[in-house]
Amino acid sequence: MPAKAAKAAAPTPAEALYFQLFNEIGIIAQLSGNRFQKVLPHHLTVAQFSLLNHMIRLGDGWTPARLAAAFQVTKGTMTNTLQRLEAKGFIRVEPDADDARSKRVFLTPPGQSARDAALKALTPELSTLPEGFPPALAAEILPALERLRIWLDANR
Amino acid sequence: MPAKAAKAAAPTPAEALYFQLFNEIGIIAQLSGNRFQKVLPHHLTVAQFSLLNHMIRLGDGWTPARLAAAFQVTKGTMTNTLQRLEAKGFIRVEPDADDARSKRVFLTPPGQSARDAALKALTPELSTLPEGFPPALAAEILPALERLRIWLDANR
DNA sequence: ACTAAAAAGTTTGATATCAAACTAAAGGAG
DNA sequence: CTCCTTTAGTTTGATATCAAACTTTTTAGT
Repeated sequence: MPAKAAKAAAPTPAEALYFQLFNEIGIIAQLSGNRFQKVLPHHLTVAQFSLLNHMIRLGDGWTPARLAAAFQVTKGTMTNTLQRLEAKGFIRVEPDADDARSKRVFLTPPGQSARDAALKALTPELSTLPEGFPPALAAEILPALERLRIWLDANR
Repeated sequence: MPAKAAKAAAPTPAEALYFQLFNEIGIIAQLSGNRFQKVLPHHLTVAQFSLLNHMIRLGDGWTPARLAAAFQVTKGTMTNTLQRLEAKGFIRVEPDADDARSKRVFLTPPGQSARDAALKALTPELSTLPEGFPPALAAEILPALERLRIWLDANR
């Protein structure tokens, strides 16, 4: 009986590496998400803040479907997020004149203020980060993460 | 009136970098988590699989509190995860002889088989990854991610 | 022009997670 | 000893998310 035959399933080194990678990423996402959540004003969730931020950076007038694709969530999740933001008065959702199936999402002035306030609330959370994790290191690994995200997005 | 004064709040370059970093990490966690979820057998969640895997790699007999700390989830979440795994027969939870408040968590033989099966189900999911994202790149950024995770964990 | 297929958005039901309150046991200060 | 504080685990209520089913509208193929 070969010595290795009795051993339980063990991943190859490359697989183990990937598992470790996704594990670290999962934990970081959890920790940072919780952390941001706690300081956000107006009962904003991270997803809601990201959406407001997205509209500031890339402009508004997007359809919910396109937003769902951009954030990698289901359409149902995006419906929920948009309804919450609209209830808070931070966005405006209008029917699309050209396509009766579609809608268009716009940022309101209160939404802009809320985004600014959220940003201000978030930055203290990052103030001590450079000590343990310098910006240069962030810049160094960011391209690789983008590459991974893009691959995961494309090969779904 | 200075040209910049009217502009809405803009993060510093370093802050923007960090935001981008956490954003990428969040999306990758979401994509990879969903993906793994879909192929896991026995209705295992990623959290449940991670727990089984943890016990294989680092040994069992841990307390729920220590497991919750290791996975960065609340005690309530760990209670739920353990109850699901116990209901499936994959773990055994015993009272701690030395401390009546505590419990100890052990892996059962069916739990080991389930972990092996889950691992086998997961690896095909990684088979095409090296094309777009070589293992060497994973190895390159892993130390930085560990460092970030450790910092977030410590400065909570 | 008609019909089938695809796309946009909503709804429904399930579940994982969190925060906070709660119970019970252990430890420590005096 | 006694009381106060800390720790372990559970429970409760809220919410974000997913998958899948459904409605309406558009697009495409014949």
